[in-house]
Amino acid sequence: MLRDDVTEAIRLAVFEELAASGYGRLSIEAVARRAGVGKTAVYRRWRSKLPMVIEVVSEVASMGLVLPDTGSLQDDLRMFVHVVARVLRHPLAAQIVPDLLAEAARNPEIADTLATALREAQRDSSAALVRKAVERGELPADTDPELALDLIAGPLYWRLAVARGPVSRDYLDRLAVAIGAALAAGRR
Amino acid sequence: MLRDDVTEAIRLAVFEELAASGYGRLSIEAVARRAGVGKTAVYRRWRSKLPMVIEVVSEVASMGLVLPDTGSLQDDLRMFVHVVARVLRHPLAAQIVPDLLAEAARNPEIADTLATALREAQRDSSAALVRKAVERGELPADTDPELALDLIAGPLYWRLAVARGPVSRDYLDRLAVAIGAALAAGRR
DNA sequence: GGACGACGCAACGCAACCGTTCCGTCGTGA
DNA sequence: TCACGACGGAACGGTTGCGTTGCGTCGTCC
Repeated sequence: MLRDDVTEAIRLAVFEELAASGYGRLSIEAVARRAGVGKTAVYRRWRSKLPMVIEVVSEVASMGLVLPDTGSLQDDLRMFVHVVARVLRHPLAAQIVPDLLAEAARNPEIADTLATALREAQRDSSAALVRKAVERGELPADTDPELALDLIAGPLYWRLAVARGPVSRDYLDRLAVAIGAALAAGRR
Repeated sequence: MLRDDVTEAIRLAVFEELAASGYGRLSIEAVARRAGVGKTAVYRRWRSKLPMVIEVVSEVASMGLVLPDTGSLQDDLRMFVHVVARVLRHPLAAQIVPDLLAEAARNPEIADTLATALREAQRDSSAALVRKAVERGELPADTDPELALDLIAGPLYWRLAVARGPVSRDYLDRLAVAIGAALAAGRR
């Protein structure tokens, strides 16, 4: 019964409002205002701000990243950093992701949402990447997948979301090479 | 004229309130309440929330990290990760740093404060670390200090502030080894 | 011992947002 | 054609925080 175009307008407004104000300052009034709908329309869909944000965010975040199997560790890593860089370069994502991660530190429900939607997907991706490399003989069998994820995701996240420095194609390629070397050295 | 004990109580309250509510939700009323002082005492010191937070945070953040020169790249890296890990494991820091970094994305004044107080200090540290290693012949001369900082700070920040996983002494040592290998591979 | 000033406290008017309710409109399906 | 229900809009009382003001207390310096 609820009109899809209204729902979609609200969804978009939630993202824009999250980026502009952050979760802490986000208000349902502002979301409705930005979406051009009445508060009633929002409350008809969600009981409050938390479930609204959780539903809207998890729907997008759980889409996951598509990471092809290129057949070599080095190319897998190149693919990985390029894909992640493309996502995190999106202005909305670059603004919202760090905000929600910070909020997750004090809100268990948001923490759960991000853990399942973002981290598990990424952990699985990197674990698969490592496993395949081990099977190919490109990495030692005792490579630590936990450490590997930190080495793969950390520098890129730092660069894009924390330091917010420029990221050239050349930089990403060199980063992938460096990560490959780090993985080979980071035995369990 | 302003009483030092009152000022100190407010400072502490700002940190606790930042950790508990985040910058977005932080209110001067709550700070005064937590510090056990009147709102008047706060407004007598700062015109509003932003200058208050900026002054209090920058005073602490600008203390900088002391990074000894051990004489070898590997030990320098071990020192670095252990020192940073100790700082970021502090509950207040672990809560406040990601929050302020997220807020910095939409507030230029906070961004400036963090850039000078945190990143410049850290960038200088890692740049010095790389420079010394190059002089010792442990790293190639064309090592990229920008990439180096990302490789050093990224994994640790990801682990401690994003994934919030456990960090054992053994893990830190292996991380330092992996970073060393990555640095050697990440030519400009 | 008296003046000064920071202190806590309470109250002010104002604004924003909460979650709810009522209303008149409009599109859709029976 | 008519009933139903989601819609936008307006208003509700209540809460929270803003930044300011006035007051009486208390410690300090002259």
